[in-house]
Amino acid sequence: MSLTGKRPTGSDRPVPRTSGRGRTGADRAPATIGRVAEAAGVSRATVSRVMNGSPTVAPDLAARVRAVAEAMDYQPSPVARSLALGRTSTVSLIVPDLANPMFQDVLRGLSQAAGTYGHRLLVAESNENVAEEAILAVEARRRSDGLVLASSRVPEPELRALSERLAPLVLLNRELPGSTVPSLSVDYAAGINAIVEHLRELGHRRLAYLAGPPASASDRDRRVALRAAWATDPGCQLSELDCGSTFDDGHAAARAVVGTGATAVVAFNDMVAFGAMSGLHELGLAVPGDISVTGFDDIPFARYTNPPLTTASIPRNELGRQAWDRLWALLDGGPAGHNVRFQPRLLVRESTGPAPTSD
Amino acid sequence: MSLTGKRPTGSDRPVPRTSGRGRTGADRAPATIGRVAEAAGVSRATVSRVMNGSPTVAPDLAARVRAVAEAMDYQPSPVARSLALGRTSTVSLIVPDLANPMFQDVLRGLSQAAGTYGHRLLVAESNENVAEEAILAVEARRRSDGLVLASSRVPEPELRALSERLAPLVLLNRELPGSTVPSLSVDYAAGINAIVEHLRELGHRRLAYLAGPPASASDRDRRVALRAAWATDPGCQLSELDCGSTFDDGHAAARAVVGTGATAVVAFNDMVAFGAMSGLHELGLAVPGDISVTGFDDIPFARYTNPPLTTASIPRNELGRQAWDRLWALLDGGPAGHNVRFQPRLLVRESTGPAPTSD
DNA sequence: AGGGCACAGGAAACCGGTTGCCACCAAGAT
DNA sequence: ATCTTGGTGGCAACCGGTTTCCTGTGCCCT
Repeated sequence: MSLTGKRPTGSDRPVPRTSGRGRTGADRAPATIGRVAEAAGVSRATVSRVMNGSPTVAPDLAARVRAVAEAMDYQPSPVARSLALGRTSTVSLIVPDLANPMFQDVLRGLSQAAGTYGHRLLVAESNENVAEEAILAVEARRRSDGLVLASSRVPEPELRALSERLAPLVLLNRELPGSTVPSLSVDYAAGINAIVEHLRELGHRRLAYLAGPPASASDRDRRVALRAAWATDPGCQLSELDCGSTFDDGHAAARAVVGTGATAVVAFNDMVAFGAMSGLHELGLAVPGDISVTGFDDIPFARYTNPPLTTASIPRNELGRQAWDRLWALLDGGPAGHNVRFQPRLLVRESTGPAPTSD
Repeated sequence: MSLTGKRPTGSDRPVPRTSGRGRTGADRAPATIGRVAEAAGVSRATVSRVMNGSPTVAPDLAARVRAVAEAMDYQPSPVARSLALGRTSTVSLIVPDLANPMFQDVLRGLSQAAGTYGHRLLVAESNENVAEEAILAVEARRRSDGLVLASSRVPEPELRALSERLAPLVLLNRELPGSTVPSLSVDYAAGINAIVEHLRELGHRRLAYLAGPPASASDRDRRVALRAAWATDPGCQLSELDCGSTFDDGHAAARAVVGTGATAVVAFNDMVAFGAMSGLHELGLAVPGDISVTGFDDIPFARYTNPPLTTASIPRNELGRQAWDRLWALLDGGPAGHNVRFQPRLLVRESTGPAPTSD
């Protein structure tokens, strides 16, 4: 036979790259629109129309094509579609820190909302790194149709410049005054005010604030609100203690708290509050008998601690959901609606009580 | 001029769709390789080569092209690249429930590991829905280069069939015997054994198990191990109580636990253990004085409860990291290495103590 | 001076879809 | 019997990149 000898290194022509070992059943590499069209004896255009449910294809032809597609278990390539359509059906979320319960819940809310609209979610973590965050945002945005940027650490002028390239964009926990970028944030000041009022009603006059990380914008909000609210009353004393955002930070600050003589502690967040409670307990102080403690966030555990924590609750999930709503509106070409500042809800539990009667 | 009148509805030809309002500076729509090539007076091929650092371009030309690209702030379209290269630099993660701390940590570990290798992460939640999970997995996989499937609820035969289409695939907390799919899982049996041994040393003889969700494979593992370990000792009694996976489930089961007369409670996970502790406390029982309680998972809060929880710790983050390692090996064409079963580490804290001396 | 060679860079095919435009066909109208 | 009309479905351009192949150039060597 002339078959032998005519093949130096097996370099035949077409070889539709079936990726090595022929497996049982359908070929390895996913079927393409071209192969389906060929198998069904129609043009690629027709297959495309059928797959997209275009009504301009005769019903019987459509059925046949569908049958062939089914048999080859063909699914249009999302990547190719994305290129052709100029849209990816994907949105991105960028957060500073995936370990933070706040962002975990935002992620969940966003993912679920996007999912019900047939969109996928790309997630990236900036690790609190400003330079990386900007790069990441641009990159992620180009892989998707829109972007949710949570608690961005990017300085305002830069963010303003960036916002054009990132649109459709929704900001979380960060505002950009005078811009059209929709922004969802938490009214930390309002939360602090509610806490302060609660504490004041309980008779507290000497307060200690366990501050969060220096770069945190939301910590700044809290401080400002705290000073403003507490300063209205001249008989009051406020001590600000550098602390942090973790349990251990709060724990370590307990001694300093005692040193201030405060009768109530306002912690940056729930974790810090737990740490503080734990530390105070070890120092022999009773909460709330000797000293009251408040948190912020209402993380899931806040109701299960001993004593349950008085805190300001913020609807983290809802933040994610609404971010999607805004983004969806933007993707639809419409306006995104006005900015929203979520009002924290004060949850009075058992970590706060009347100020001890001064001796 | 013959220019007028020859334009019925403004239908000129090219119209490079600059998307309406001309903004200041660079044009709205991102620059394309074609426009850069044109501006630089070279072919698209050359621009492509420059952007990819090909050494076959003369240095001065490369510099010029780079300058032009910079000026137009051109970035190659990831979508187009994905199509051309047949790879997306993205991997997907599918989890049953984003609210579960376990998966949150896996997500984080995976995201960080993938990030350092220049890959992005697509996340989807199956909501514990088997049918949806399969669809989601296929869809997600086609948008990315590989897939991590966590605690899949898909029945074995179906999963086996699916695994071909999903490769490169890494399974988390789920094994597929006899398959080549790498699998990372937790040796729940070993964890249970450690707990049992600890309890036995403390003199406990009557045990109550607060079982997890019925569909959970890891719950099955625990039950089996528990029966095996406890049955070796004829003087021991084991009561299995249907419960669930949440704090409230555990809380609700407290009364039933008391009914069994058990001196120690093995809870499905930490949350259930917390709930049980809380419920037992309300019923007037002291932990561990009257009854010991153990958890499973070592969620961050386990060390902060009152009393701190004795539990079996599993390296959730590490699971994510290693999932990436396996996936990366697979993407590289190599073998993924053998399956791993992580050994939980028993953390003895203060929720367990000697069995009360029987009356 | 001419042949050979290395190399830089352009033309065009390709990735896998979508879609505007047009040709073709059958049926209804005149 | 011819023109019109409407519905079907193919052709080919396009999305924005990458890569193979090939050509043209300049240099070196004899």
